[in-house]
Amino acid sequence: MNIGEVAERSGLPPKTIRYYEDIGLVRPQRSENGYRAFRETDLHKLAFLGRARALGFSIEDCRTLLGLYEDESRESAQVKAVAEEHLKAIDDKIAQLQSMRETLSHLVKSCHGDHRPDCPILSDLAGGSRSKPL
Amino acid sequence: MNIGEVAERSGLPPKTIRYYEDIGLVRPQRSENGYRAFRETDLHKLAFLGRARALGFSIEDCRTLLGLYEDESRESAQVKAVAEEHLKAIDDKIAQLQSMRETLSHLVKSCHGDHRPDCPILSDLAGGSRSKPL
DNA sequence: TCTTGAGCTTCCAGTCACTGGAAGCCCTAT
DNA sequence: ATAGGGCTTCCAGTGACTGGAAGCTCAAGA
Repeated sequence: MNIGEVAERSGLPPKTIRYYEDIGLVRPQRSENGYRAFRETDLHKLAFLGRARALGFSIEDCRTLLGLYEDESRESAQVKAVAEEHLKAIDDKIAQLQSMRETLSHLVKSCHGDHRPDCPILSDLAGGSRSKPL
Repeated sequence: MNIGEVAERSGLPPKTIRYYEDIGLVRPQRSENGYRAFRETDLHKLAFLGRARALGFSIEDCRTLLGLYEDESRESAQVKAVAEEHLKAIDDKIAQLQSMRETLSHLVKSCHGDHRPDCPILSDLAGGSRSKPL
């Protein structure tokens, strides 16, 4: 299989697949013409990576997960630990965004949004009650 | 004011302040010894930037907001438009993270996390929906 | 057979918003 | 005179790609 077919079947762009080879996540063989020659197992790995990335795992987490996947003596606790840590990071990120969202939506609601220059959004950014320009 | 004091009073690291000068967000004067000499207005701008960044606005949004802040003929609608667009981006991001969270938390719950190798998390990553219990 | 065009290759640079570190100048205190 | 801390610049690295240029390979059509 050439990279184009693998890209189509895995859903990953060719550039990304080459990048994954660069950083050692996949090691496709080479044809005599220099083209990458992917086997089914390579495709399988790339699809695995695509799904892990879609769940937000970092590349290093993906490397770990792939290693565990290929390690028949793994313990599921190892996998679960990686996933739980990532889940916590997601929760933290959601909380942070929701806090921003809260503040920002209040500000947006309080701005009349017309032709006049007065704007509580800018007043807030400028330092709370003070609303004079520099 | 030297950069150290500005850093302390604005809450931004000196490195970040220098970076903001590099990209033209602030233009402090210079003392004879080559040190940056910040005025109160520079500090005010930096505090503005710190708050805008804390709400998740991009640097380019910050530049726009700062421009509007200094433009006495601005219309609040312009500010509101920037804020609303950012709010929408935050909402999209939250939705994406919550979707990941949903999938991931199901997977984590379904994994025993013990010494055995069998793991529904890896099964899911390896084959999409094929090996999902329930 | 020649040409075209698609697909493949490598390498370099850019993204975003910093952050770390090195080398070296400036200022104050001891 | 020296030690320290603060300041300066410049270079490189982060994460995970992405775009683009220059050039090789291959299959098909005129």
